[in-house]
Amino acid sequence: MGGELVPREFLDRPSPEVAPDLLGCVLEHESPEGLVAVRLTEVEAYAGQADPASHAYRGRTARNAVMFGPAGYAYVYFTYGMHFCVNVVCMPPGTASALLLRAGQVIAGEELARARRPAAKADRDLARGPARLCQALGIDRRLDGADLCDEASPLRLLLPSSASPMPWHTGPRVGVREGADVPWRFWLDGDSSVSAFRPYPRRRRRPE
DNA sequence: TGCATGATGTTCT
DNA sequence: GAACATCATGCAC
Repeated sequence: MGGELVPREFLDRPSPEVAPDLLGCVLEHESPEGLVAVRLTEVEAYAGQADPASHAYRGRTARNAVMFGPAGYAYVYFTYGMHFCVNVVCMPPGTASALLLRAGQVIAGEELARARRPAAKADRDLARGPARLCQALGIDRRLDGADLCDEASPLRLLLPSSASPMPWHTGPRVGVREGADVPWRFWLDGDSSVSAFRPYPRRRRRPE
């Protein structure tokens, strides 16, 4: 791809500010199986301790520790008993601002991505949704804390190859109850890999 | 085409 | 013990 690594300073800002600049950037994971790269088309901002929807809202725990560290690292968490999601940590140490990577287009390693996601019918479904994106890239808990701004890291974030700004939209975040009022979901205009909007998860099976 | 449900396990109350 | 930054499937329209 030839894109340059995202500089750490680029991410050293509040996540809602970084979000539009992250659209079009490329996340690539180099594993023993091969390399898969995804062009980001949808992200969501979380504002840490001030944000009731953030995992960091109730303070630092073993799980969310990476978010309280320096910008440019990956916060990977496990959810719903079977899925992983990745975030890019923003802001200096002590402030737990982060961006959830919700969707993208696979632009390299398509064969490997497809093998990892047998359920995907169309190409646009390979990384359409935060857990699907992780599956296509082969991201799991071991990459929690990986440095996205280091050439030697298996998980890297690259700037877009074209510098031209792309039109984007904002709207409410997906799957959150609290803090649903802030339009902190960002996506590229008209991209088919953008995930479907859901107001919030349905109530779990009601107790018998 | 759209909604309701189950799968599954970690984390925090 | 309940909630959870989800996904795939099945069935109703």
